[in-house]
Order: sequence, then structure tokens, then C-alpha cells
Amino acid sequence: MNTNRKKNLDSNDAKEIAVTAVTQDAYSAKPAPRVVPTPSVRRLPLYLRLLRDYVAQGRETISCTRLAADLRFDPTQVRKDLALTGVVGRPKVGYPVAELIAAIEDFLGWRNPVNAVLVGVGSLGTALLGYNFSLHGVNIVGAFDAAPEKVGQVVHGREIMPIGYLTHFIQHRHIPMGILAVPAQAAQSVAEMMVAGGVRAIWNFTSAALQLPLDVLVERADFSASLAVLTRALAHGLAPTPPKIP
Amino acid sequence: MNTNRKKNLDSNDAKEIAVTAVTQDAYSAKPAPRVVPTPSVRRLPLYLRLLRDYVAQGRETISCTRLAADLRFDPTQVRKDLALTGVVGRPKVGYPVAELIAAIEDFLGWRNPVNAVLVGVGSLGTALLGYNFSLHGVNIVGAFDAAPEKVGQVVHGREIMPIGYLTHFIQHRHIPMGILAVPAQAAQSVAEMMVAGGVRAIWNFTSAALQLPLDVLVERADFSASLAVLTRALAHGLAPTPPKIP
DNA sequence: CTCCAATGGAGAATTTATTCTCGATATATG
DNA sequence: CATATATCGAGAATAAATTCTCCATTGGAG
Ligand SMILES: NC(=O)c1ccc[n+]([C@@H]2O[C@H](COP(=O)([O-])OP(=O)(O)OC[C@H]3O[C@@H](n4cnc5c(N)ncnc54)[C@H](O)[C@@H]3O)[C@@H](O)[C@H]2O)c1
Ligand SMILES: NC(=O)c1ccc[n+]([C@@H]2O[C@H](COP(=O)([O-])OP(=O)(O)OC[C@H]3O[C@@H](n4cnc5c(N)ncnc54)[C@H](O)[C@@H]3O)[C@@H](O)[C@H]2O)c1
Repeated sequence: MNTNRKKNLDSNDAKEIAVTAVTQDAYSAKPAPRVVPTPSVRRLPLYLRLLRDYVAQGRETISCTRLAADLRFDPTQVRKDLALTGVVGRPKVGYPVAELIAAIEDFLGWRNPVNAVLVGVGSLGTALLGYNFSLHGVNIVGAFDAAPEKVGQVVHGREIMPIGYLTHFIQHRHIPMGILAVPAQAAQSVAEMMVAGGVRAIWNFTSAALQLPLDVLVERADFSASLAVLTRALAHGLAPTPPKIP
Repeated sequence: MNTNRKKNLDSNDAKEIAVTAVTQDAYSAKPAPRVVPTPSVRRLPLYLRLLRDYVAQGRETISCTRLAADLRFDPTQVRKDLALTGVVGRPKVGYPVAELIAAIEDFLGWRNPVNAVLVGVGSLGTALLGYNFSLHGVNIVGAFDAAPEKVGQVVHGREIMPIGYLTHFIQHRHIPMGILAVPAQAAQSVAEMMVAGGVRAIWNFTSAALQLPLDVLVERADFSASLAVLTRALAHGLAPTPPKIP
């Protein structure tokens, strides 16, 4: 399909027009890039976090030099990442903080949180239910569990529903995201129920390797990956490398 | 300090000896590579998880083709990753499962769990305390909180200690790892206490960008990075790409 | 025993991500 | 007003990670 990747030298004239028609408002003077590096996407929330601090401190502009120093990143990398959002900075001044925040939130889709269901209200599920992800683009609108004694309980303001309702609930309310916090053995079958209901994306906190249709996006929120990095370094006495996102 | 990163061409003769002296047993016929790709390290727990399933199913060998299919990875990538552990596979047969498990655990340092302290016994901290990470190379041996009403409580078998004891506890017991589960505003100061006590690595569940000495390894267990990937895809209707670890 | 198909290993090629270099620009300062 | 400097932006260069290609080895089928 999309094979315009070699170089960006395919500059036909119609491009500009088509693109400006798509891009929304102010901060975007140039075409949003078609394909964006995933590591950059993963870094954007970090910038957002800092930018909100800066606003709280009354700053109106911020240089990528400063952002980079705070995150121990390379300044060029920060500039490249921020460029994804379409915001342009001013030499000697930096980027407008408020505009950047809006642009990143837009880019990530965090202005309009998507609805999600959570399945498995155990230790972890309870913590997730208690956390407000609406600043991070997600609203948990339903919680499910298989244990009869949990069904009907109200946890952090949400009544736990029986797992049997899951598929219908997702289908009926057009929920695009499922959050998996069940034991690993149950993960595959619950994931299939989510997919049957029509979920487009799954946030998987279990260690199970899910076998799902390829058009369902699965993100592992896997603790073991980061533990692997830490324990290996500790066990082998390795010198820490400057923090990367990858 | 350690600046041997350019290439692995610093081949003095002592290398071979030193290396074979370090590598322990059977499965390692060749020198363990000096520098390993971080993405590979992050993937190893996934293999480990599957391998344990295979053992439970009574399998004695496993091909990387099968592993790759189960994880939707490229078979070559699996081979490269497993090669890091030093285990050699046999054509037409695959890798010996038990040996692989041992080798990966060794490689990650998961045979002898490191001790860790957890600070912040709130929703998330409680969940973490309740989880047994000893199969993942970590033992939580102490929990701390600043809230007077929490101190003294016993959560999942551990008595919560006052934050004032933190540094001394780490120092006295030579704890190498700290787990941060406090509110973001408190993260920097708690991290500094951990470092003062002598922690070598921090597992950071907060969204704070920590400013610490470069020889302290910090791994973010950041939920927002994976959410960014999910919400952006959902908001912009992007086709899911085959799952990567990066 | 011979051949075949599945497999792992090694290294090359490719793709992706990061970092470097340089020129342009806006602000502050004298 | 002229100059110095911090900064951004774009593209080139480098580094890292992934994927491809080919070959050797093994166990099983005929
Ligand atoms: N707790 C942690 O800190 C932690 C850390 C890392 C990973 N995890 C992973 O998160 C997942 C949940 O962990 P947890 O500690 O919350 O476990 P838990 O046992 O406390 O909770 C699991 C919940 O899922 C429910 N459940 C079980 N089978 C179900 C099914 N088929 N359908 C619906 N609900 C079902 C149970 O009733 C229970 O409420 C596990 O896969 C675990 O490996 C948890
Ligand atoms: N709960 C979740 O699901 C979730 C999700 C994503 C991120 N997080 C992050 O994890 C961290 C903890 O979240 P939480 O939901 O458990 O919060 P929480 O408020 O439930 O718990 C925080 C705990 O830290 C303690 N604390 C506060 N200041 C302290 C200090 N200076 N020293 C020691 N202890 C202190 C509090 O007493 C409390 O027990 C936060 O940074 C949060 O952003 C949590």
C-alpha cells in the first residue's frame, strides 16, 4: 500500500493542498508525517508531563534544550519528537508551552478520552480502577469479574458486572478498548470475548501471549520487561546507560 | 568510565579467558556477547513465560519457529535473542526447553532474586506488594509510607515502616533496588533518599522525570507510554502493526 | 543407506532510530 | 543599528535493530 518511504522526495504539487485540508488548526504549518516512529510516540507523554509542570510554574515558552536536560535526552531528539505535533518553535525563545500541550494531547488523542472496560478486579485491577486515566486518554466505563462474590460490589464508584455481560456490553456501547487484568490463564479467553464484542485495542497487563486477529492492537503493559533490564544490570554489574525510551 | 561501546574490536588476548572463566556451565559454548541489545533483553521474559508453559505441557524441545509463531515475532529475531543466552539449538529439533529456561533465568539474574524496598503503599503499591516477583528476580523485603495511619499496618504480610527509616534500612541491609509508587510530587525526594541509602536501581511507577546521578539505573514502568500508542492508534484509525517490543 | 525437509547459525542487507552538523532566525545587548 | 548568541529546523551521518539469505546439520522417510 503505502510505499512512499524511501526519501521524502515525492514532492508533487497536489500534496500541499491535500494535507492542509486535513490538518486542523493553528499550530500545524506543515503536513503531519504519515508514519511516525513508535519510540517518539512513547516519549510524548513524558514531554506532556513536564510541560504541565512548566505551566504550573507560569512558564509560557520552553526550549528543547531545557526539556532535554530535564529528561536527560538528546536535544535533537526532543526537537524531532516535538516536530511530530506540528508545533513550531522560535529561535532563541523555544516552543509555546500551552500550544505544545494542546498539540501533543491532540496527537495522542487525549483530548477526547476513549471508553474502556476493565476485566479482572483483583489487586491490580482495583488499583487501575482507582486511577483516573482521563488525562491520559482513557475512561474506564465498566468493570467485570468472574468471581461471584465480586460481582455486584462497588469498587471506586463502579459496580462490578459479571463476565457474562462483557461481550454484549462492549458491543452495545461500542467500547473500543479492553483492559486485561485477569490471571494469565484466563487472558486468552477474556481477550476473545473482548474481540467478539468489537474491541479494537487491548491493554494487556497479563503475561500471556495473546493470539488474536492482527487488526486488534495489543499493548503489553508488561512489568517483566522493565524488570529484566533492571535485574540483568544488577546481577551483572553493568554500568547504566543513559535512559532511553525504546 | 565504561567507554568500550564503539565496536567490539578491543580484542586483546585475555578476553577469551576472562569470558570463559565467567560463563558457568553446559549451555555456553561461546563467549557471552559484551553488549546486548536492550530490546532483546526486554523480550526474554516473554520467551521464558512461554517456555514454562511448554514444560507444563511436557515438551522437551522447542523450535524458534514455534516460539515465533506464538509471539508473532520473526523467527530470526527469536534465534538472535536466544543466542544471547549461549544455548545452542539442534537442527530439526530445536532448543532444549529446560536448558533454555535456566539460561534465560541466569542471563536475567532471576535465579537469585535481588532484594528491593517499595515506597508508597497506596492503590498501586498494595497491588505490587501482593504480587510475587520472586519468579521475576525481585523480592520486596520492606515497604514504606509517609502517612502515619499506614505505618504499622500489615499489608500482604509486610509491616509498613515509616519513611524516615528508609535510607537507613537500605543502607543497613544493602538493598540494591527501590520501587517508587508514591505520588509524582514526592517521587524526586523519595528517590533521593533511596540513592542516599545506596540503591543501584530504581523501578519508577510514577510519571516524574527523576534527576539522579547517572550511575543509578532508572526504569520507568510507565503506563502512559503504552497508552499513548493505543490511544493514538484508536483516535487516528491507524492499522495495527505487528507487535514489537522496543 | 540416501535423500528430503526442518531447523539453527552466521553474516549481509535493510530498515529504523538517534545523533551530528550546519545554516537561518529571533532576541538581547551595547 | 550592529553584533553576539541561543535556539530551531532540515538533512546527513551514524548507530542500532530487524530481517533476509545462504549454508550446514540433523533426524526421519523411503
Ligand atoms: N498485582 C500486581 O502487582 C501484578 C504485577 C504484575 C502483573 N500482574 C498481572 O496482572 C494480572 C492480575 O493480577 P492480580 O494481582 O490483580 O491478580 P488477582 O488474582 O488479584 O486478580 C485477578 C482477578 O481476575 C478475576 N478473574 C479470574 N478469572 C477471570 C475470568 N475468566 N474472567 C474475569 N475475571 C476473572 C479474579 O476473580 C480476580 O478478581 C495477572 O495476570 C498478573 O500476572 C499483576
Ligand atoms: N493506581 C494506578 O493504577 C496507577 C496507574 C498509573 C500510575 N500510577 C502512579 O503510581 C503512583 C502511586 O499511585 P497510587 O494510585 O498508588 O497513589 P495513592 O495515592 O493511592 O498512593 C500513594 C501512597 O504514597 C504515600 N506517600 C505520599 N507521599 C509520600 C512520601 N513522601 N513518602 C512515602 N510515601 C508517600 C501515600 O501515603 C500513599 O499511601 C503515582 O505516581 C501514580 O501516578 C498509579
